[in-house]
Amino acid sequence: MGRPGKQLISRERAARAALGVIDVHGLDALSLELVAQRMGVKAPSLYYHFKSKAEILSEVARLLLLDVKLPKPETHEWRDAIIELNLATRRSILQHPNAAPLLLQFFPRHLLLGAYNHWISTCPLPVEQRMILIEGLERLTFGSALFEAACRAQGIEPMPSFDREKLPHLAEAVRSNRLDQESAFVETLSRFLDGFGITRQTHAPAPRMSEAKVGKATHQRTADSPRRATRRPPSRKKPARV
Amino acid sequence: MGRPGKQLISRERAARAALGVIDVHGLDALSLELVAQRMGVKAPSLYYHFKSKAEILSEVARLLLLDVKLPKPETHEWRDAIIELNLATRRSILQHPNAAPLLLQFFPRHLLLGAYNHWISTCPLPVEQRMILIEGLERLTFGSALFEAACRAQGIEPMPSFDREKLPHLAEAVRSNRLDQESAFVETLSRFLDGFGITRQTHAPAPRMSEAKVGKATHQRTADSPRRATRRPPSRKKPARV
DNA sequence: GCATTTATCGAACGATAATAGTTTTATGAC
DNA sequence: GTCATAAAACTATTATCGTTCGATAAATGC
Repeated sequence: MGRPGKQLISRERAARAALGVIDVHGLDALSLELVAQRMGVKAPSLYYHFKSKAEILSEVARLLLLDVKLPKPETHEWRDAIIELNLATRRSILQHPNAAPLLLQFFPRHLLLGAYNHWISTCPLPVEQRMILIEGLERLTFGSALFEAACRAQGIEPMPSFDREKLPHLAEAVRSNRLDQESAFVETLSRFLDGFGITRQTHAPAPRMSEAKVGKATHQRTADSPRRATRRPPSRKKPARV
Repeated sequence: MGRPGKQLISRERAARAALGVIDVHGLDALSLELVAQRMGVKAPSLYYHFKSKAEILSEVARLLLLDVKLPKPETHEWRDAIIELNLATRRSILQHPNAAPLLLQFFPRHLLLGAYNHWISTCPLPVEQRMILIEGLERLTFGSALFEAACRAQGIEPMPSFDREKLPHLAEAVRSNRLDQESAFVETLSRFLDGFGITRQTHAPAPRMSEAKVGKATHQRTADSPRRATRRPPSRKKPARV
Protein backbone atom coordinates (compact mmCIF):
# COMPACT_ATOMS: atom_id res chain seq x y z
CA MET A 1 0.00 0.00 0.00
CA GLY A 2 2.80 2.42 0.75
CA ARG A 3 2.37 5.66 2.54
CA PRO A 4 -1.25 6.76 2.62
CA GLY A 5 -2.51 10.25 1.84
CA LYS A 6 -3.61 10.85 5.38
CA GLN A 7 -2.01 9.22 8.35
CA LEU A 8 -4.19 6.29 9.35
CA ILE A 9 -2.73 5.58 12.75
CA SER A 10 -2.00 7.81 15.70
CA ARG A 11 -1.16 6.80 19.24
CA GLU A 12 -4.43 8.20 20.47
CA ARG A 13 -6.53 6.54 17.81
CA ALA A 14 -4.80 3.23 18.36
CA ALA A 15 -5.31 3.44 22.10
CA ARG A 16 -8.99 4.22 21.63
CA ALA A 17 -9.34 1.30 19.28
CA ALA A 18 -7.65 -0.95 21.79
CA LEU A 19 -9.92 0.32 24.53
CA GLY A 20 -12.90 -0.44 22.37
CA VAL A 21 -11.72 -3.97 21.78
CA ILE A 22 -11.09 -4.45 25.48
CA ASP A 23 -14.53 -3.13 26.35
CA VAL A 24 -16.17 -5.62 24.04
CA HIS A 25 -13.96 -8.69 24.14
CA GLY A 26 -12.09 -8.33 27.40
CA LEU A 27 -8.47 -7.76 28.21
CA ASP A 28 -7.33 -11.32 27.58
CA ALA A 29 -8.85 -11.39 24.11
CA LEU A 30 -7.08 -8.21 23.03
CA SER A 31 -4.84 -8.86 20.06
CA LEU A 32 -3.08 -6.42 17.84
CA GLU A 33 -4.93 -7.89 14.92
CA LEU A 34 -8.28 -6.95 16.46
CA VAL A 35 -7.03 -3.45 17.15
CA ALA A 36 -5.71 -3.05 13.64
CA GLN A 37 -8.88 -4.51 12.17
CA ARG A 38 -10.94 -1.94 14.02
CA MET A 39 -8.79 0.82 12.56
CA GLY A 40 -8.80 -0.57 9.03
CA VAL A 41 -5.08 -1.27 9.03
CA LYS A 42 -2.81 -4.26 9.46
CA ALA A 43 -1.35 -5.31 12.77
CA PRO A 44 2.38 -4.80 12.11
CA SER A 45 1.71 -1.19 11.15
CA LEU A 46 1.14 -0.48 14.80
CA TYR A 47 4.80 -1.04 15.43
CA TYR A 48 5.62 2.13 13.60
CA HIS A 49 3.92 4.04 16.40
CA PHE A 50 4.52 1.78 19.38
CA LYS A 51 7.51 -0.30 20.24
CA SER A 52 5.49 -3.04 21.89
CA LYS A 53 2.03 -4.13 22.83
CA ALA A 54 2.75 -3.04 26.39
CA GLU A 55 3.25 0.50 25.15
CA ILE A 56 -0.22 0.46 23.63
CA LEU A 57 -1.66 -0.82 26.88
CA SER A 58 0.14 1.94 28.71
CA GLU A 59 -1.54 4.45 26.48
CA VAL A 60 -4.89 2.86 27.19
CA ALA A 61 -4.26 3.25 30.90
CA ARG A 62 -3.55 6.91 30.29
CA LEU A 63 -6.86 7.26 28.51
CA LEU A 64 -8.72 5.93 31.49
CA LEU A 65 -7.49 8.80 33.60
CA LEU A 66 -7.57 11.43 30.88
CA ASP A 67 -11.25 10.82 30.41
CA VAL A 68 -12.09 11.64 34.01
CA LYS A 69 -14.83 14.19 33.92
CA LEU A 70 -13.62 16.75 36.38
CA PRO A 71 -16.32 18.38 38.46
CA LYS A 72 -16.29 22.13 38.33
CA PRO A 73 -14.20 23.56 41.11
CA GLU A 74 -14.75 26.63 43.30
CA THR A 75 -18.25 25.71 44.22
CA HIS A 76 -17.43 23.50 47.14
CA GLU A 77 -15.20 23.49 50.08
CA TRP A 78 -12.20 21.23 50.21
CA ARG A 79 -13.84 18.17 51.63
CA ASP A 80 -16.78 18.14 49.28
CA ALA A 81 -14.61 18.84 46.30
CA ILE A 82 -12.14 16.05 47.01
CA ILE A 83 -14.94 13.58 47.47
CA GLU A 84 -16.47 14.60 44.19
CA LEU A 85 -13.17 14.31 42.42
CA ASN A 86 -12.52 10.83 43.70
CA LEU A 87 -16.05 9.81 42.90
CA ALA A 88 -15.68 11.11 39.37
CA THR A 89 -12.44 9.17 39.03
CA ARG A 90 -14.11 6.01 40.20
CA ARG A 91 -16.97 6.45 37.78
CA SER A 92 -14.65 6.98 34.87
CA ILE A 93 -12.72 3.84 35.65
CA LEU A 94 -15.87 1.82 35.98
CA GLN A 95 -16.97 2.85 32.54
CA HIS A 96 -14.30 0.45 31.32
CA PRO A 97 -14.25 -2.38 33.82
CA ASN A 98 -12.38 -4.70 31.47
CA ALA A 99 -9.57 -2.22 31.02
CA ALA A 100 -9.28 -1.16 34.64
CA PRO A 101 -6.60 -3.68 35.63
CA LEU A 102 -4.23 -1.87 33.30
CA LEU A 103 -4.08 0.90 35.86
CA LEU A 104 -2.12 -1.38 38.12
CA GLN A 105 0.64 -2.20 35.70
CA PHE A 106 0.74 1.14 33.93
CA PHE A 107 -0.34 3.63 36.51
CA PRO A 108 0.15 7.10 35.02
CA ARG A 109 0.77 8.90 38.24
CA HIS A 110 2.39 11.86 36.54
CA LEU A 111 -1.05 12.71 35.22
CA LEU A 112 -2.17 13.22 38.77
CA LEU A 113 0.70 15.24 40.13
CA GLY A 114 -0.70 18.57 39.02
CA ALA A 115 -3.97 17.85 40.74
CA TYR A 116 -2.17 16.63 43.83
CA ASN A 117 -0.21 19.83 43.98
CA HIS A 118 -3.40 21.80 43.90
CA TRP A 119 -5.27 19.78 46.47
CA ILE A 120 -2.31 19.74 48.78
CA SER A 121 -1.95 23.48 48.57
CA THR A 122 -5.43 23.99 49.94
CA CYS A 123 -5.52 20.98 52.24
CA PRO A 124 -6.59 21.97 55.76
CA LEU A 125 -4.02 19.81 57.50
CA PRO A 126 -0.51 20.16 58.89
CA VAL A 127 1.87 19.79 56.01
CA GLU A 128 3.45 16.59 57.25
CA GLN A 129 0.10 14.83 57.10
CA ARG A 130 -0.98 15.92 53.67
CA MET A 131 0.87 13.27 51.70
CA ILE A 132 -0.59 10.56 53.91
CA LEU A 133 -4.05 11.84 53.21
CA ILE A 134 -3.58 12.18 49.48
CA GLU A 135 -2.00 8.78 49.09
CA GLY A 136 -4.65 7.22 51.28
CA LEU A 137 -7.35 8.69 49.09
CA GLU A 138 -5.53 7.41 46.04
CA ARG A 139 -5.36 3.87 47.35
CA LEU A 140 -8.95 3.91 48.50
CA THR A 141 -10.27 5.24 45.25
CA PHE A 142 -8.24 3.06 42.92
CA GLY A 143 -8.43 0.03 45.17
CA SER A 144 -12.17 0.32 45.33
CA ALA A 145 -12.58 0.97 41.63
CA LEU A 146 -10.24 -1.82 40.58
CA PHE A 147 -11.85 -4.44 42.74
CA GLU A 148 -15.32 -3.54 41.69
CA ALA A 149 -14.22 -3.40 38.09
CA ALA A 150 -12.87 -6.92 38.47
CA CYS A 151 -16.23 -8.07 39.76
CA ARG A 152 -18.11 -6.45 36.92
CA ALA A 153 -15.69 -7.76 34.34
CA GLN A 154 -16.30 -11.28 35.55
CA GLY A 155 -19.98 -10.72 36.13
CA ILE A 156 -19.82 -11.75 39.75
CA GLU A 157 -21.13 -10.10 42.88
CA PRO A 158 -18.72 -8.36 45.23
CA MET A 159 -19.75 -10.67 48.03
CA PRO A 160 -19.89 -14.32 47.03
CA SER A 161 -22.62 -16.55 48.31
CA PHE A 162 -21.85 -18.36 51.50
CA ASP A 163 -23.50 -20.49 54.13
CA ARG A 164 -25.51 -18.15 56.30
CA GLU A 165 -25.64 -20.68 59.10
CA LYS A 166 -21.90 -20.98 59.32
CA LEU A 167 -21.19 -17.28 59.10
CA PRO A 168 -24.14 -15.69 60.85
CA HIS A 169 -22.50 -12.42 61.82
CA LEU A 170 -21.29 -11.80 58.30
CA ALA A 171 -24.72 -12.60 56.97
CA GLU A 172 -26.31 -10.18 59.38
CA ALA A 173 -23.84 -7.46 58.50
CA VAL A 174 -24.43 -7.94 54.80
CA ARG A 175 -28.15 -7.89 55.33
CA SER A 176 -28.00 -4.72 57.38
CA ASN A 177 -25.84 -2.85 54.92
CA ARG A 178 -28.21 -0.67 53.01
CA LEU A 179 -25.65 1.05 50.82
CA ASP A 180 -24.94 0.17 47.24
CA GLN A 181 -21.33 0.02 46.14
CA GLU A 182 -21.03 3.65 45.14
CA SER A 183 -22.65 4.97 48.27
CA ALA A 184 -20.45 2.72 50.33
CA PHE A 185 -17.45 4.17 48.56
CA VAL A 186 -18.49 7.73 49.38
CA GLU A 187 -19.15 6.69 52.93
CA THR A 188 -15.70 5.16 53.13
CA LEU A 189 -14.11 8.35 51.85
CA SER A 190 -16.10 10.33 54.38
CA ARG A 191 -14.96 8.20 57.24
CA PHE A 192 -11.37 8.45 56.14
CA LEU A 193 -11.57 12.23 56.00
CA ASP A 194 -13.30 12.23 59.35
CA GLY A 195 -10.30 10.37 60.69
CA PHE A 196 -8.15 13.33 59.80
CA GLY A 197 -10.60 15.67 61.40
CA ILE A 198 -11.64 17.06 58.07
CA THR A 199 -15.31 17.63 58.61
CA ARG A 200 -17.71 19.74 56.77
CA GLN A 201 -16.88 23.34 57.46
CA THR A 202 -20.16 25.07 57.91
CA HIS A 203 -19.91 28.77 58.34
CA ALA A 204 -22.14 28.50 61.30
CA PRO A 205 -20.51 27.57 64.58
CA ALA A 206 -19.35 24.01 64.29
CA PRO A 207 -22.13 21.64 65.14
CA ARG A 208 -21.25 18.69 67.27
CA MET A 209 -22.92 16.15 65.18
CA SER A 210 -23.26 17.73 61.89
CA GLU A 211 -26.17 16.75 59.81
CA ALA A 212 -26.32 17.40 56.15
CA LYS A 213 -22.89 16.50 55.20
CA VAL A 214 -21.65 16.05 51.88
CA GLY A 215 -21.35 12.56 50.93
CA LYS A 216 -23.29 10.19 52.71
CA ALA A 217 -22.13 10.93 55.77
CA THR A 218 -23.47 9.07 58.37
CA HIS A 219 -25.04 9.55 61.47
CA GLN A 220 -25.59 6.84 63.82
CA ARG A 221 -28.43 5.03 62.32
CA THR A 222 -30.89 3.98 64.90
CA ALA A 223 -33.31 1.43 63.78
CA ASP A 224 -35.93 3.91 62.83
CA SER A 225 -33.77 6.52 61.20
CA PRO A 226 -35.30 7.15 57.85
CA ARG A 227 -32.62 6.23 55.43
CA ARG A 228 -32.50 7.79 52.12
CA ALA A 229 -33.26 5.27 49.51
CA THR A 230 -30.24 3.93 47.83
CA ARG A 231 -27.87 6.54 46.70
CA ARG A 232 -27.20 10.12 47.32
CA PRO A 233 -24.09 11.40 45.67
CA PRO A 234 -22.55 14.46 47.16
CA SER A 235 -23.81 16.92 44.66
CA ARG A 236 -27.42 17.69 45.11
CA LYS A 237 -28.12 18.37 41.52
CA LYS A 238 -26.25 15.55 39.94
CA PRO A 239 -28.22 12.39 39.55
CA ALA A 240 -26.26 9.22 39.95
CA ARG A 241 -25.20 7.65 36.77
CA VAL A 242 -26.65 4.35 35.81
CA MET B 1 7.47 -42.35 30.12
CA GLY B 2 4.05 -43.52 31.17
CA ARG B 3 2.76 -43.31 34.69
CA PRO B 4 5.50 -42.63 37.23
CA GLY B 5 5.95 -44.48 40.51
CA LYS B 6 5.14 -41.44 42.58
CA GLN B 7 2.88 -38.68 41.39
CA LEU B 8 5.11 -35.88 40.18
CA ILE B 9 2.57 -33.11 39.97
CA SER B 10 0.00 -31.82 42.41
CA ARG B 11 -1.98 -28.61 42.23
CA GLU B 12 -0.14 -27.22 45.20
CA ARG B 13 3.28 -28.14 43.94
CA ALA B 14 2.52 -26.69 40.54
CA ALA B 15 1.24 -23.46 42.05
CA ARG B 16 4.34 -23.14 44.18
CA ALA B 17 6.53 -23.76 41.16
CA ALA B 18 4.62 -21.11 39.23
CA LEU B 19 4.98 -18.69 42.10
CA GLY B 20 8.70 -19.32 42.13
CA VAL B 21 8.96 -18.61 38.45
CA ILE B 22 6.94 -15.43 38.85
CA ASP B 23 9.11 -14.28 41.72
CA VAL B 24 12.23 -14.68 39.65
CA HIS B 25 11.21 -13.87 36.10
CA GLY B 26 8.07 -11.79 36.53
CA LEU B 27 4.47 -12.41 35.65
CA ASP B 28 4.83 -11.69 31.96
CA ALA B 29 7.65 -14.16 31.57
CA LEU B 30 5.72 -16.98 33.17
CA SER B 31 5.32 -19.87 30.77
CA LEU B 32 4.08 -23.35 31.42
CA GLU B 33 7.36 -24.65 30.14
CA LEU B 34 9.25 -22.80 32.87
CA VAL B 35 6.87 -24.13 35.48
CA ALA B 36 7.19 -27.66 34.22
CA GLN B 37 10.94 -27.34 33.95
CA ARG B 38 11.14 -26.31 37.57
CA MET B 39 9.17 -29.41 38.54
CA GLY B 40 11.13 -31.77 36.34
CA VAL B 41 8.18 -32.52 34.10
CA LYS B 42 6.91 -31.46 30.68
CA ALA B 43 4.49 -28.66 30.08
CA PRO B 44 1.50 -30.59 28.69
CA SER B 45 1.46 -32.77 31.79
CA LEU B 46 0.13 -29.83 33.73
CA TYR B 47 -3.11 -30.13 31.83
CA TYR B 48 -3.89 -33.32 33.62
CA HIS B 49 -4.26 -31.29 36.81
CA PHE B 50 -5.43 -27.94 35.50
CA LYS B 51 -7.74 -27.14 32.68
CA SER B 52 -5.97 -23.92 31.75
CA LYS B 53 -3.13 -21.63 32.62
CA ALA B 54 -5.65 -19.31 34.27
CA GLU B 55 -6.54 -22.06 36.68
CA ILE B 56 -2.92 -22.32 37.74
CA LEU B 57 -2.75 -18.58 38.23
CA SER B 58 -5.88 -18.74 40.32
CA GLU B 59 -4.19 -21.29 42.54
CA VAL B 60 -1.20 -18.98 42.85
CA ALA B 61 -3.48 -16.18 43.98
CA ARG B 62 -4.88 -18.51 46.61
CA LEU B 63 -1.37 -19.22 47.84
CA LEU B 64 -0.71 -15.54 48.37
CA LEU B 65 -3.51 -15.35 50.92
CA LEU B 66 -3.01 -18.80 52.40
CA ASP B 67 0.50 -17.85 53.34
CA VAL B 68 -0.58 -14.88 55.42
CA LYS B 69 1.06 -15.27 58.78
CA LEU B 70 -1.77 -14.60 61.17
CA PRO B 71 -0.81 -12.72 64.31
CA LYS B 72 -1.85 -14.43 67.50
CA PRO B 73 -5.27 -13.21 68.54
CA GLU B 74 -6.72 -12.39 71.96
CA THR B 75 -3.78 -10.32 73.03
CA HIS B 76 -5.06 -7.06 71.65
CA GLU B 77 -8.19 -5.14 71.54
CA TRP B 78 -10.19 -5.02 68.37
CA ARG B 79 -8.54 -2.02 66.82
CA ASP B 80 -4.99 -3.16 67.31
CA ALA B 81 -5.80 -6.67 66.21
CA ILE B 82 -7.45 -5.61 62.99
CA ILE B 83 -4.55 -3.35 62.17
CA GLU B 84 -2.11 -6.16 62.78
CA LEU B 85 -4.09 -8.50 60.60
CA ASN B 86 -4.20 -6.09 57.72
CA LEU B 87 -0.54 -5.33 58.14
CA ALA B 88 0.29 -9.02 58.07
CA THR B 89 -1.77 -9.40 54.93
CA ARG B 90 0.05 -6.57 53.29
CA ARG B 91 3.43 -7.98 54.21
CA SER B 92 2.56 -11.38 52.83
CA ILE B 93 1.47 -9.91 49.53
CA LEU B 94 4.60 -7.84 49.28
CA GLN B 95 6.73 -10.92 49.65
CA HIS B 96 5.69 -11.69 46.09
CA PRO B 97 5.36 -8.34 44.37
CA ASN B 98 5.47 -9.86 40.90
CA ALA B 99 2.55 -12.14 41.65
CA ALA B 100 0.43 -9.60 43.48
CA PRO B 101 -1.58 -8.43 40.45
CA LEU B 102 -3.08 -11.90 40.28
CA LEU B 103 -5.13 -10.98 43.31
CA LEU B 104 -7.14 -8.61 41.19
CA GLN B 105 -8.20 -11.14 38.58
CA PHE B 106 -8.47 -14.14 40.88
CA PHE B 107 -9.39 -12.68 44.22
CA PRO B 108 -10.14 -15.60 46.54
CA ARG B 109 -12.60 -13.79 48.73
CA HIS B 110 -14.10 -16.97 50.09
CA LEU B 111 -10.82 -17.50 51.93
CA LEU B 112 -11.56 -14.35 53.87
CA LEU B 113 -15.18 -14.87 54.76
CA GLY B 114 -14.46 -16.85 57.90
CA ALA B 115 -12.19 -14.11 59.18
CA TYR B 116 -14.72 -11.45 58.24
CA ASN B 117 -17.39 -13.27 60.19
CA HIS B 118 -15.18 -13.28 63.23
CA TRP B 119 -14.11 -9.67 63.04
CA ILE B 120 -17.63 -8.52 62.39
CA SER B 121 -18.93 -10.42 65.39
CA THR B 122 -16.67 -8.48 67.71
CA CYS B 123 -16.74 -5.18 65.85
CA PRO B 124 -17.61 -2.27 68.14
CA LEU B 125 -19.96 -0.60 65.70
CA PRO B 126 -23.67 -0.58 64.90
CA VAL B 127 -24.34 -3.58 62.75
CA GLU B 128 -25.31 -1.61 59.67
CA GLN B 129 -21.90 0.02 59.57
CA ARG B 130 -19.79 -3.08 59.95
CA MET B 131 -19.78 -4.14 56.35
CA ILE B 132 -18.73 -0.67 55.29
CA LEU B 133 -15.83 -0.82 57.68
CA ILE B 134 -14.71 -4.31 56.69
CA GLU B 135 -14.93 -3.63 52.98
CA GLY B 136 -13.17 -0.31 53.41
CA LEU B 137 -10.33 -2.04 55.20
CA GLU B 138 -10.19 -4.63 52.45
CA ARG B 139 -9.90 -2.03 49.74
CA LEU B 140 -7.34 -0.02 51.64
CA THR B 141 -5.19 -3.01 52.40
CA PHE B 142 -5.29 -4.65 49.01
CA GLY B 143 -5.23 -1.37 47.16
CA SER B 144 -2.19 -0.26 49.06
CA ALA B 145 -0.43 -3.60 48.74
CA LEU B 146 -1.16 -3.97 45.05
CA PHE B 147 0.02 -0.52 44.13
CA GLU B 148 3.18 -0.80 46.11
CA ALA B 149 3.78 -4.26 44.70
CA ALA B 150 3.47 -2.80 41.23
CA CYS B 151 6.11 -0.22 42.09
CA ARG B 152 8.49 -2.80 43.47
CA ALA B 153 7.94 -5.13 40.56
CA GLN B 154 8.95 -2.39 38.18
CA GLY B 155 11.68 -1.09 40.42
CA ILE B 156 10.25 2.41 40.51
CA GLU B 157 9.54 4.73 43.36
CA PRO B 158 5.96 5.31 44.46
CA MET B 159 6.30 8.99 43.75
CA PRO B 160 7.91 9.75 40.42
CA SER B 161 10.34 12.58 40.07
CA PHE B 162 8.83 15.89 39.10
CA ASP B 163 9.72 19.52 38.75
CA ARG B 164 9.83 20.95 42.25
CA GLU B 165 9.46 24.46 40.93
CA LYS B 166 6.27 23.72 39.12
CA LEU B 167 4.67 21.70 41.90
CA PRO B 168 5.99 23.38 45.03
CA HIS B 169 3.22 22.32 47.38
CA LEU B 170 3.52 18.70 46.38
CA ALA B 171 7.27 18.89 46.81
CA GLU B 172 6.89 20.36 50.25
CA ALA B 173 4.37 17.71 51.26
CA VAL B 174 6.60 14.92 50.03
CA ARG B 175 9.56 16.42 51.84
CA SER B 176 7.62 16.76 55.06
CA ASN B 177 6.30 13.24 55.03
CA ARG B 178 8.54 11.31 57.36
CA LEU B 179 6.76 7.99 57.13
CA ASP B 180 7.96 5.08 55.04
CA GLN B 181 5.39 3.19 53.01
CA GLU B 182 4.51 0.68 55.68
CA SER B 183 4.14 3.26 58.40
CA ALA B 184 2.05 5.35 56.11
CA PHE B 185 -0.18 2.36 55.54
CA VAL B 186 -0.67 1.82 59.26
CA GLU B 187 -1.33 5.49 59.70
CA THR B 188 -3.92 5.34 56.96
CA LEU B 189 -5.66 2.41 58.61
CA SER B 190 -5.61 4.27 61.89
CA ARG B 191 -7.20 7.32 60.39
CA PHE B 192 -9.85 5.27 58.75
CA LEU B 193 -10.70 3.56 62.03
CA ASP B 194 -10.68 6.93 63.73
CA GLY B 195 -13.29 8.03 61.26
CA PHE B 196 -15.58 5.35 62.63
CA GLY B 197 -14.79 6.44 66.14
CA ILE B 198 -12.80 3.30 66.81
CA THR B 199 -9.96 4.62 68.88
CA ARG B 200 -7.37 3.07 71.10
CA GLN B 201 -8.72 2.07 74.41
CA THR B 202 -5.55 1.68 76.38
CA HIS B 203 -4.63 4.51 78.63
CA ALA B 204 -1.06 3.55 78.76
CA PRO B 205 1.51 6.29 78.68
CA ALA B 206 1.75 7.54 75.18
CA PRO B 207 4.19 5.46 73.19
CA ARG B 208 6.35 7.23 70.73
CA MET B 209 6.02 6.39 67.15
CA SER B 210 9.01 4.14 66.85
CA GLU B 211 8.06 1.85 69.68
CA ALA B 212 4.36 1.54 69.24
CA LYS B 213 3.15 -2.01 69.10
CA VAL B 214 1.45 -2.32 65.85
CA GLY B 215 3.65 -0.50 63.53
CA LYS B 216 5.04 2.80 63.98
CA ALA B 217 1.98 4.76 63.43
CA THR B 218 -0.49 4.30 66.18
CA HIS B 219 -0.83 7.69 67.55
CA GLN B 220 -1.68 8.32 71.09
CA ARG B 221 -5.16 9.35 71.70
CA THR B 222 -6.35 11.40 74.59
CA ALA B 223 -7.63 9.36 77.44
CA ASP B 224 -11.15 10.60 77.30
CA SER B 225 -12.00 8.90 74.04
CA PRO B 226 -15.28 7.11 74.26
CA ARG B 227 -14.99 3.49 73.40
CA ARG B 228 -18.25 2.44 71.94
CA ALA B 229 -18.27 4.22 68.72
CA THR B 230 -21.61 5.54 67.98
CA ARG B 231 -20.44 8.63 66.31
CA ARG B 232 -17.59 10.81 67.13
CA PRO B 233 -16.22 12.75 64.27
CA PRO B 234 -12.90 13.67 65.72
CA SER B 235 -12.44 17.35 65.81
CA ARG B 236 -9.40 18.68 64.09
CA LYS B 237 -6.33 17.83 65.97
CA LYS B 238 -2.68 17.96 65.51
CA PRO B 239 -1.11 14.81 66.73
CA ALA B 240 2.29 15.72 67.97
CA ARG B 241 4.32 13.68 65.65
CA VAL B 242 7.74 14.43 64.40
C1' DG C 1 -3.25 -62.37 35.68
C1' DC C 2 -5.81 -59.24 33.18
C1' DA C 3 -8.61 -55.16 32.30
C1' DT C 4 -8.97 -50.55 33.67
C1' DT C 5 -7.59 -46.33 35.39
C1' DT C 6 -3.97 -43.07 36.26
C1' DA C 7 -0.44 -39.86 35.22
C1' DT C 8 2.98 -38.78 32.41
C1' DC C 9 5.19 -37.79 27.58
C1' DG C 10 5.88 -36.51 22.43
C1' DA C 11 4.14 -34.42 18.53
C1' DA C 12 1.55 -31.15 16.44
C1' DC C 13 -1.79 -27.14 15.84
C1' DG C 14 -3.27 -22.35 16.07
C1' DA C 15 -2.81 -17.91 17.70
C1' DT C 16 -0.08 -14.08 18.32
C1' DA C 17 3.73 -10.71 19.38
C1' DA C 18 7.47 -9.08 17.02
C1' DT C 19 11.03 -8.38 13.12
C1' DA C 20 12.64 -7.52 8.51
C1' DG C 21 12.28 -5.97 4.22
C1' DT C 22 9.27 -3.78 0.56
C1' DT C 23 6.41 -0.25 -1.41
C1' DT C 24 4.29 3.96 -2.13
C1' DT C 25 3.53 8.70 -1.03
C1' DA C 26 4.44 13.13 1.05
C1' DT C 27 7.91 16.59 2.10
C1' DG C 28 11.61 19.86 1.49
C1' DA C 29 15.82 21.72 -0.92
C1' DC C 30 17.41 23.43 -5.04
C1' DG D 1 9.19 21.16 -11.25
C1' DT D 2 12.64 17.60 -10.07
C1' DC D 3 14.68 14.68 -7.08
C1' DA D 4 16.48 12.71 -2.84
C1' DT D 5 14.87 11.60 1.60
C1' DA D 6 11.88 10.44 5.16
C1' DA D 7 7.28 8.81 6.44
C1' DA D 8 3.89 5.37 6.96
C1' DA D 9 1.79 1.90 5.47
C1' DC D 10 2.16 -3.17 3.76
C1' DT D 11 3.65 -8.50 3.10
C1' DA D 12 6.10 -12.22 4.60
C1' DT D 13 8.18 -14.60 8.20
C1' DT D 14 9.76 -16.25 12.70
C1' DA D 15 9.55 -17.68 17.42
C1' DT D 16 7.04 -18.48 21.38
C1' DC D 17 3.41 -20.29 23.83
C1' DG D 18 -1.11 -22.21 25.22
C1' DT D 19 -3.56 -26.07 24.21
C1' DT D 20 -5.12 -30.67 22.24
C1' DC D 21 -4.58 -35.46 21.03
C1' DG D 22 -2.99 -39.88 21.09
C1' DA D 23 0.49 -42.99 22.88
C1' DT D 24 2.56 -45.21 26.78
C1' DA D 25 3.60 -47.41 30.94
C1' DA D 26 2.92 -47.93 35.72
C1' DA D 27 -0.45 -48.64 39.34
C1' DT D 28 -4.81 -50.44 40.83
C1' DG D 29 -8.80 -53.50 41.30
C1' DC D 30 -11.36 -57.73 40.39
